[in-house]
Amino acid sequence: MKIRTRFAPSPTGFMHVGNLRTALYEYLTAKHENGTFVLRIEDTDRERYVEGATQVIYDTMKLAGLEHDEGPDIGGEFGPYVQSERLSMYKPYAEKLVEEGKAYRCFCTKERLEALKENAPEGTGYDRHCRDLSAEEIQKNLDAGMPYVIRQKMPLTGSTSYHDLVYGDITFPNEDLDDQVLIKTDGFPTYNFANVIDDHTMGITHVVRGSEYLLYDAFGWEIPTYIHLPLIMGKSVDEEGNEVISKLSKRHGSTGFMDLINEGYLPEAIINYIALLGWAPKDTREIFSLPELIEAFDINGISKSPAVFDYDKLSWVNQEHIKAMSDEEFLEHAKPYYDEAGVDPSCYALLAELLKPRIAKFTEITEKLSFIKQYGDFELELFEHKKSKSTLESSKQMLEQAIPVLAQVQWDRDSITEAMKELAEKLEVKNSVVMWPVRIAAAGVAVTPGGCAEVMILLGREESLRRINYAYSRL
RNA sequence: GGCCCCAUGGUCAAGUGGUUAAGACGGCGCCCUCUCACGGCGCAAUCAGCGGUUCGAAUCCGCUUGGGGUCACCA
Repeated sequence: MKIRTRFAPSPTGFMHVGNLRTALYEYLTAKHENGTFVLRIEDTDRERYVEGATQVIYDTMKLAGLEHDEGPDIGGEFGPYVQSERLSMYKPYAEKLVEEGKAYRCFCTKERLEALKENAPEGTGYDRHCRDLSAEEIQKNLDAGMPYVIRQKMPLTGSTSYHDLVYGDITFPNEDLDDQVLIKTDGFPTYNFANVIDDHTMGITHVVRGSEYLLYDAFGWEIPTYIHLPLIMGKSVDEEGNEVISKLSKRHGSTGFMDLINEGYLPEAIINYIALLGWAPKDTREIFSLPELIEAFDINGISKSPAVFDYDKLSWVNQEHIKAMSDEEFLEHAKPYYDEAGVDPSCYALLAELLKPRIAKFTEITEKLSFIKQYGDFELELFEHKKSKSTLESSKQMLEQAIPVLAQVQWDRDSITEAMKELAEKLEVKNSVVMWPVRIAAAGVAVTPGGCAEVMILLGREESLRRINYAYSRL
């Protein structure tokens, strides 16, 4: 049987990484077996409807590379793929359950339910007040036009169990199950009910979802294979200064896919990292492209325990993806920052080499290249460096000697480096004694991407000499 | 609180009765080196506890403890 999975987000305008990971695993589960990946929009909560939020979902899926085979925007034979457009389907199923005595109309008001909640001990559900209303009472209420919901009539005894590919057999006593609402007062189905109907009518074979949904639906159809995922946790600090670990949410910082993108993380790195949160390959590989994930993915590799989201490791994954880029790809991402820093296109190749191993995010380029535009009366102590045997005195001498050399040397990286080494040899000092002060004088900062030759290439001969002469004058 | 689930270093984790208990991130140190990175090498750090079962338990069972989730006309 061909595998069909579905990602069913609700359009809230925000894609949490937890949801994205669910989508990823749905996608991988299907694609690993050449199955079909369906996108379905769950917009049954009209109170939380957000304009344009559906577009955010499309954009995110596209950026992340998770292309669906069926969905609202591209159609498919199981449409429509938006729940609000399937509205007429749900009620008949609920009515059928009512007829069969498996569900009932509940006329309880919100007020009554709230009062119930307040007075009952915590953790007590609906009191099943309307579960056994007489036919007369029901008819009377209907005639009076009272609003109602349809609730599922859960069995009061026995237990329900089902098999989960990650957690194994899950069993819970029926008496603990609430008579949950299937159809709301407004006629819309609840998430759980619509899900079961949709998954069934769309032929979904495998349902992947977070383990917070572990309890639930027992409808009577052959149920799909469940794959419940351990939650993604976040680390935070509470009012008393204690470290707290809880379900990852907005208070843990950037947890939305777009937030992370804006912070400089690459889509493929985010995908790579979250794939590893709760799943491990058979070997020790850590860096994957999406096609490589499809190849390597195996449900058996999903773990049961919650995983803490670690921004440090995400950064490392991001860096690895950057290092693996071709110079062309690198330039595409780096270009805006180059323009901002004011670098010449002739330096692009050099910069790719210099920057690739030095940045974890492209946003860091600005800081790395800030010395190109900014130069001032830096602290002269920068010339002192014990390990390089550089002092204020030696620096002055070295700069004096280097200036004429730099004025006439062929202006390329190797020639400059060679010339500086020759100078050091001539003066019988370590390379670093001349190279350190030249680099400091040209850059005006202690830390630069690359050595003195690279710094000067980026600045150009004219600017380099101008700076070095100026620094020399200050010594 | 009821119910459900989970438990290997600070974090992600491999491990499915016999291993010196992998690997990665992070930390620390050394090497390389004109700075910072990259790279290389190395160090510290884990089977929550207690009972069983077994010739032998991180691996199986029970209890305890800890953590998390869930108890909506939200998804």
